[in-house]
Amino acid sequence: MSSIEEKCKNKGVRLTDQRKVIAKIMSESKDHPDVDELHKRVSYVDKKISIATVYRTVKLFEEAGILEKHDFKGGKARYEQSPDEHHDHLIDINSGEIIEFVDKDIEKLQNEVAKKLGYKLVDHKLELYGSKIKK
Amino acid sequence: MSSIEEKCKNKGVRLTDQRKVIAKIMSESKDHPDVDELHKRVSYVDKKISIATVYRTVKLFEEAGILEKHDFKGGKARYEQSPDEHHDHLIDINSGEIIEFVDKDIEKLQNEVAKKLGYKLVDHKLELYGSKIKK
DNA sequence: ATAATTGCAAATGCTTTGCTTGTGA
DNA sequence: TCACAAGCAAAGCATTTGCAATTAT
Repeated sequence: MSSIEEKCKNKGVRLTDQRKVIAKIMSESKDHPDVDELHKRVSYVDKKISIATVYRTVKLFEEAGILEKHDFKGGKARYEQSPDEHHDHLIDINSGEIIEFVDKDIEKLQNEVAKKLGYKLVDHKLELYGSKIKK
Repeated sequence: MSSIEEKCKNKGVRLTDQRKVIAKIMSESKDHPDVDELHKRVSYVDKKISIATVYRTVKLFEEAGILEKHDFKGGKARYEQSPDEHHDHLIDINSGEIIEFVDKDIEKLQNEVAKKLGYKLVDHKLELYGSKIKK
């Protein structure tokens, strides 16, 4: 059973065949596919799964905290399995490759900034866009 | 003449009546209107200006570096005049209010992170989402 | 059994575009 | 003058939704 399928069980999310396939694919994905790409991968297992179902499932999983949605540049939402510990992203503007990173110092400063402005930090989005340094 | 109109002159962007109106409204705006809202404001001055023109102009100005486009949560692009010095945004998740802030330390750390990963930082997006602390 | 889920196609919301007419430099 | 811009309506794209048929618990 995939790790996402497991999470569904724990959270009482009803499991259909389609959802199991989507759960499995997303559990195995190490990148950040958009819905089209995900549908393509899912279709390889069961070509009768419609893209509407993929959209609905991905939203369902997101609301259950199982998937994380990202709106990087490009106009299409991209998904990844919710990580155990939060990370941010650096996007290679040339290749589109996405690198994950963690920086506790930045996190801390973000909290301080919010606090200073009289706010409790609820969420944040940090995306770095860069080009590879050639050596 | 509005400050944006001035920038257009300097950059050789042709000025039409419509563009002058849009330039003026954006120069005076202290918030981050979306295209609909901007069109509404523009229509108050000249109700014959179409929303297609607003879309085209806003894109033109952005490509000329005169306006900055933001994709905050909500699905609609929002615009502000390109600031002299870069700032980031904190969005009040309850009211939608947007607060601008500058934090040099965070900027510096971002550069360091990128560098450490072998990248030259070209652009970045930092958005904080928070709720007001009641006292 | 039955409330929830699927597939399909139609609808949505934001944004872009083709085409004809109008206009700034 | 004449390449470029505006207005309009139609098209485009990602995403959502209504509905009838199907399915998980």
